[in-house]
Amino acid sequence: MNGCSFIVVGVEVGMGLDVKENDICEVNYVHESVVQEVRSRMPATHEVEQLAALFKVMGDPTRIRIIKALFLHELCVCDLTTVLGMTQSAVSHQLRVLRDHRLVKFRRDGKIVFYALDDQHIINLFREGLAHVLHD
Amino acid sequence: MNGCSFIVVGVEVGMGLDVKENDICEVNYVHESVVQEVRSRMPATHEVEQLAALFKVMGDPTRIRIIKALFLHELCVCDLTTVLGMTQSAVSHQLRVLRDHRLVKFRRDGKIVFYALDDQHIINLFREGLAHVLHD
DNA sequence: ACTATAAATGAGCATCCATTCATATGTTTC
DNA sequence: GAAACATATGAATGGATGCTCATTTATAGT
Repeated sequence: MNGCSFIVVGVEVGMGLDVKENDICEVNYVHESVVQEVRSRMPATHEVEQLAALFKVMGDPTRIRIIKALFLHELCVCDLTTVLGMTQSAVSHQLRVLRDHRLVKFRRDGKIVFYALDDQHIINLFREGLAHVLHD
Repeated sequence: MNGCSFIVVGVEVGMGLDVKENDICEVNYVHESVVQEVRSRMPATHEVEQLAALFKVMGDPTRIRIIKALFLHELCVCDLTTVLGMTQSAVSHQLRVLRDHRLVKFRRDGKIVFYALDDQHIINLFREGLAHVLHD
């Protein structure tokens, strides 16, 4: 299947004898020092999970639109429903996801619940995301 | 079901008569001027789609780890397989997703294919994402 | 207390997605 | 050109996910 053989990078020649615990793909020869370096600097599992979870939340058109709308103005669920042209249930479900990940906050005023963005970082994420998408 | 009634915001009193095309949730009274303002500033559909697609790509732990690894060093598929402890097939499939969205680029050197990040924005996204996840 | 309304929630369903398994493609060496 | 190897890819599958429908909760007004 694989096993990249004897690739020389700098002073390194593969002599894979210590890749026992990880030879899932039957790798025998890898760029050892680079791999070890990278491996040692990889983030902790739960940090990766949290980061992926955040991006996953933002990885849906409906939620993107909600975020954008709330970036423009604080809105109640009813307003959001109108702006998005979706059912109130669908909007509420997505608001819950956004709330659970602390992307939005809300305040209650009588029967009405107003939502707003909870984090400046989200706006920066938006900006950077657009920068990638638009030109580049 | 719903229909937020006569909420006064600034000078506005709901008199919903022009909400015909969008009364999916039977909304009769909304914060009209705010809603119209927000609506007029909502991004185009395809921009929303693209943005969501980008975040969706980054919304997976495996791809996050690949991006992080490539941020640390250019790596061949075999190295990535070792670093991640996954099958070569799984890694290749995810690399394809990342390639398709122009998050990574690659160069061929003989049998080996080296991958690297293709976009500075991705690193910024990472930073901002972490900022949200960590403290806040 | 009773009714009406704004929002939240649970179940069900159709779709999407990450991995696995098997196989194909492209490159080097002999 | 045949064998070996690095990578890519197609099909299949189990699990996640977004919406709908029905219902519930919370609040206000009478």
